[in-house]
Amino acid sequence: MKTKIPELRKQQKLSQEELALAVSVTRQTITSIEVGKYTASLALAYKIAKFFGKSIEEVFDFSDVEIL
Amino acid sequence: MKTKIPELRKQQKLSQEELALAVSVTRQTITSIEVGKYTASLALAYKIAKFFGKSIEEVFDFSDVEIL
DNA sequence: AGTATTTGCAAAGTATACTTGACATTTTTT
DNA sequence: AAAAAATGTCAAGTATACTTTGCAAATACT
Repeated sequence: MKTKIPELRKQQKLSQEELALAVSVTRQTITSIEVGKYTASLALAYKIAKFFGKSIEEVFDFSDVEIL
Repeated sequence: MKTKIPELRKQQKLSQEELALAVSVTRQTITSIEVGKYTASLALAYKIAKFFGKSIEEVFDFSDVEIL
């Protein structure tokens, strides 16, 4: 799943490590989510979105999720 | 994590099984999420929210998720 | 009351999210 | 150019999401 995390991070001049610390995960978790290795859990998605003052849907791209 | 899934389902007179079918998971997955046994994945949360025409944040309650 | 539908739960298995530690490459800073 | 910081990746382990099957209890239907 694509995300706007890299852009949002760069806008605020934050490293992956700083974001990881802020949302209480490891740097590798942030890296993996950014490069699409896997998808964040709902709770982590929420924490990241709120950290940037956004909604989950503003930060994560669901266009690849099957429409019903 | 609490959710509004039971209410939303009942408003539309939908069984757990019908919702499960609509979002392509098993009935047990819906049950488990409704009773708080575990939290939906981000993709499933999105599918469920969209099925009800809502945002993820309108359907799932994040008040138990640590504020930063 | 009796039947059918719906819901809760349990156990065992698979898939995916996340951790820890460590290393190589790229980008930034001096 | 050299050092420092940031990023990508790999492997092995733990935790959690989800499946499958199956059964018991509750709710709704006739």
